[in-house]
Amino acid sequence: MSVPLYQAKAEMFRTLGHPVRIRVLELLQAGPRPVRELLSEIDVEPSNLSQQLAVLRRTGVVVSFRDGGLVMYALSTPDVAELLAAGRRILGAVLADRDGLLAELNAHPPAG
Amino acid sequence: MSVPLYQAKAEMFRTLGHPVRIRVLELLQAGPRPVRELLSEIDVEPSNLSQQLAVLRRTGVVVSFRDGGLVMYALSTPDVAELLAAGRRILGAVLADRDGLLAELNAHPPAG
DNA sequence: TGCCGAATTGCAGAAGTCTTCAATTCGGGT
DNA sequence: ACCCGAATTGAAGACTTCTGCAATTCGGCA
Repeated sequence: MSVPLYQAKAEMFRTLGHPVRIRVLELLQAGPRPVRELLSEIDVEPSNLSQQLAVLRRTGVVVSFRDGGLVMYALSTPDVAELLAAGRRILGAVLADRDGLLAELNAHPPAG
Repeated sequence: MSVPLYQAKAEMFRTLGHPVRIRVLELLQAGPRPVRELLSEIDVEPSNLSQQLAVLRRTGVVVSFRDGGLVMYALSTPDVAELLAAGRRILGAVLADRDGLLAELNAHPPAG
């Protein structure tokens, strides 16, 4: 497998590695939304949101188009929703492992 | 949904956002491997690989244990493989869209 | 044309990440 | 105890990303 392909994969994941960008993608799972609405649901400066949307656009995970006076954003492919779902599962598994380990530690004091 | 949870999700994706870390995870899909072997397959300094492995460990996507004189690494959950697969699909979709658009542009010159 | 809200861009300082070096830890074998 | 290879850690400099401000673009509408 070629080196640039690893670069592309890494870039794709790095694109998702930001709280605002994650929130945007989760909101877009329910369908296209105008910037205005994203702004009202995510506590962030307009210029900052624009920057983050630009990052998502550059990588191609979202697309934008105009609808009347508003700019709309949408997921470029439903696969993105799957990626987020897989991420949630891993997070769940990791946290469960941690809690499980913590619980086990508590159940068996130092001498155990 | 709480703000720290978005932080955790973002951190989880950011963890994958590095070519060396992606390669490590892909190699680990086939089963646990010693650091030594990862080193021989990824062209990177030992200390650098260690740093990247530490990042993966911190987030909990991999675990490590000792086997004889070697340190082994393994995926902490098979869900990680699914995440990588979803990433591949999106990358495919995005690149196909780009190529498709490019092809269409070439098929319909300026006047079209 | 001129105005208004919507959205983006440019920029600069702060904050974080990456890479490599040298130094260190850790077990295993003798 | 000593040495050796395996792996990790610490730290510094180069580089990238993030954030908020001000300035700008863009479309729609009077």
